[in-house]
Amino acid sequence: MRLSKLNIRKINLNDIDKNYSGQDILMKLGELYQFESGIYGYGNLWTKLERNVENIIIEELDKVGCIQVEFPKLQPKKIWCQSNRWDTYTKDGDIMFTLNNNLGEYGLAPTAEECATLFGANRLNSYKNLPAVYYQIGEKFRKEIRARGYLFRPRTFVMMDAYSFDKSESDMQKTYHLMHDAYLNIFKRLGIKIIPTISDNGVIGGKVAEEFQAITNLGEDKILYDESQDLGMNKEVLEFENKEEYLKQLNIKDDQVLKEYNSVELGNNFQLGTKYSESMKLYFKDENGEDKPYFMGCYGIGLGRIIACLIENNVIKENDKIKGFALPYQIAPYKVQIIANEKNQEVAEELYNNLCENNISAILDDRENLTIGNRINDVFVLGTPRMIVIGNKFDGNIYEIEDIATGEKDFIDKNEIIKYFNNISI
RNA sequence: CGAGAAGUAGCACAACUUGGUAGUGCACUUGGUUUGGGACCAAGGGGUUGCAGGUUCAAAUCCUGUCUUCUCGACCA
Repeated sequence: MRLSKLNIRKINLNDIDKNYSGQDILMKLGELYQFESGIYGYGNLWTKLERNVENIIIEELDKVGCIQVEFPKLQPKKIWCQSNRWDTYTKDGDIMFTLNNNLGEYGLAPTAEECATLFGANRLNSYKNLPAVYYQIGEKFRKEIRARGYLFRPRTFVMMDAYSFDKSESDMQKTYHLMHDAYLNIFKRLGIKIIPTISDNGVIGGKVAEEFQAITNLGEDKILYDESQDLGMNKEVLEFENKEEYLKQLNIKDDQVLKEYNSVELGNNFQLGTKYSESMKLYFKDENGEDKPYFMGCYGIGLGRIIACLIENNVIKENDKIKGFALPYQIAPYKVQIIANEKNQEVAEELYNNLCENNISAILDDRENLTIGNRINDVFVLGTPRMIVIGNKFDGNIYEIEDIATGEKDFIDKNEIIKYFNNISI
């Protein structure tokens, strides 16, 4: 990408929000735009980053046999009545945005159990079709009482939601564990330290649920974590009536050994059992030709939160002053930013074309009338993990490549540059 | 919804206490000089001070109402 085309605003780093610095930088750049509380528009950087996160999720879910689909965001009231959740989500919980017009009543999807169950049951007629997992990635809508923390708790956000269908409880548990493992792979590839924790299962129903928590100061949740066992649980568990049962399940004898952390929930999985198949009266034929309700599970990952987390957890400060952020290389939308002085414009152009031809996504700073210092500092603000400065020190052959997160520099010969980027280990 | 804070140029803020021509920095436009870690000179543009009402000769400033945003809480597939 040519930076002149991005039309980012110049920002003053003294004005940046101390808590949510990364996201505030994007706001000030114009790369995030708030339409009203909790409702945002995303610029090129966010969108591209989202695509990269999405691709990792898709790859890992496809690997374990999940099937990608898409359900409507505009959902008819009648299907929510079918599962008896309309009142729960509109009156009791007041979670769903609703619309009422001359065509009927609708809700804007906060989640899609009804759609998924109907969609699945329509084609999973026999026990021979099971198990099956359908997933989608798309915008969700929730009437948050109070939106906060930019994309940590907005009213519209992008989420992956998956729904599994099994013929028995034990099969459902197998699928649940399969998804658990897929999640761990996903977060590993995203470069996020994740802690699976036992959680409350709220209004969704079902007996077993787990959250995938990432430790961050900005998080709203509190988790208790035992590093030696790599085990965690949501602190709210301690207030449960059946607290003993939970602790036993975790093999925790003395809860004092657990350390408390602030964290943010990035994923949440549930064993639903037959809650939806029974309430919606959707069945499959078993070996004996009898109607049986599906044993289901549902699985969510918040992409918006992942991105917010990736940005905020990688903020760079210098002497307590915010400088920008550097995204992990493997998910950064642009891997390297090229900066040149006037004398070396052509060299920069040539390098940019070379990188593009070799599928290494790069930003060429082709803006006019800026000092090298200005350009260098904008690398930090855009989160680009590497930069190449072609300035006075350039000798015609050796590129200076700086790792933005660490400040370390590599000096690489012109002809080795593609190999260099292809070899960056993830 | 409860408690608190704030709304003044694109952004961050000042002026409000004590009513009297609405200002500063950054950003923006034009010209010039600069170019290795947020440069400089010169000129210029941009405001019904969130909105509505009231008091007053006169309101950003005082009073009332209202809307919005943020923080804490409640809530949270």
